Amino acid sequence: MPELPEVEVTRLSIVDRISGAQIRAVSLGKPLRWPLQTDPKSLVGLHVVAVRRRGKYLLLDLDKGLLLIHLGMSGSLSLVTRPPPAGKHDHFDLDTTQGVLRLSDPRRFGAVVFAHSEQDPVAQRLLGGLGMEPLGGDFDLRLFQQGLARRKGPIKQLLLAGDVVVGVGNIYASEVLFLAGIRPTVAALRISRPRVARLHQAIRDVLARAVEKGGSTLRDFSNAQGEEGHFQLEAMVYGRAGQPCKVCGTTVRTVRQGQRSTFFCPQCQKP
DNA sequence: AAAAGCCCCTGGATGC
DNA sequence: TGCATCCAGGGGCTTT
Repeated sequence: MPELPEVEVTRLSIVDRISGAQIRAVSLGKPLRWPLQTDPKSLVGLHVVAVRRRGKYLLLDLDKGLLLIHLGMSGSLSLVTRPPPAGKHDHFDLDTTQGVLRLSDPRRFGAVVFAHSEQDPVAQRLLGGLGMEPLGGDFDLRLFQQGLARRKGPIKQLLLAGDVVVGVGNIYASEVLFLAGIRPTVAALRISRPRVARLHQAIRDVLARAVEKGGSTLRDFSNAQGEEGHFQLEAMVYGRAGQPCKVCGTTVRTVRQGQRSTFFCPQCQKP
C-alpha cells in the first residue's frame, strides 16, 4: 500500500492534530517487523513536537527522541479521539492527549521504532542508505544522472531500491516510467541524458499528483482520518495488463522484475 | 560496489 | 462455510 504519496498523505492527516500532544500510554499488539527498542512506559509523558517524513518512513519527533513509523505493505494509521477496541490487526496504539494514533497492519511488515536521535545507530540503520527526496528542493538532476550512470541493472529496480531516490514503490515506478516514456527493463546507464531529465521530472510530477489525489487505495489504504485515495483511478498502466493503453490503445503488458509485477505500454515506452 | 534472491506475514481471488 | 496456489503497496539481509 504505502509508497511516498500514501505516507505523505498520512502525515498531512495527522500533523496538525497530533503536534503538541502528550503521550499518555503506549500499547502493543502482535510483534511488528522490528521491536520498539525501548520500554513503552518510557515514552509516557513525552510530547509530539513535529511529524516529518523521510522516504517511506514517518518520523514522529518527540521532545526526547523520535519514533520511526513504517507502514510496510499493508499498514495504515488512524488518529481518533475515541478508538474502538483494538482489533486483530491493530498492533500499536499511541494514546495521547489529542487522540489515539493507531497502526493497523495485517501483514505486520510495518514497524514502530524508537531512536534517541536521527544519528542514533538504530535510526541510521534504517535511514542511512536512503537516496534523495524527490519532492522539495533536494532532488538534484545532476546527482540523479550520476546515480544512474553506474548502474547496469534495469531502471525500474533502481527506482524501487531507493538508494538514489526514495519513495517510488511498485505502483509509482510503473506510472513514472510510463510518463517518461522509458521501458522499465532498460539498463539505467543506457538512458540518454534528455530522457533521464524527463524521468527526473516524471518522478516529481507523478508523486506530487498522487499526493494531491490522496494517494492510491487499492485494497484498504486510508489516511488517518479514514479517507481513501483516488490516484488509482488515474493509473495509466499499473494493474492494467491486457487493457488498452490510455494514450495509444496498444495492449498494456506486464513483466516480472525481482518478484514484483511491472506494467508498461510497449508502444509508448521505448527501450 | 552492485545485483539477485530470500524472507518476514495475512488475506483475498481464483481454480480444482 | 473445502483446499491449493498465486498474488499483494516493502525492504533489510545474505549471497553471488
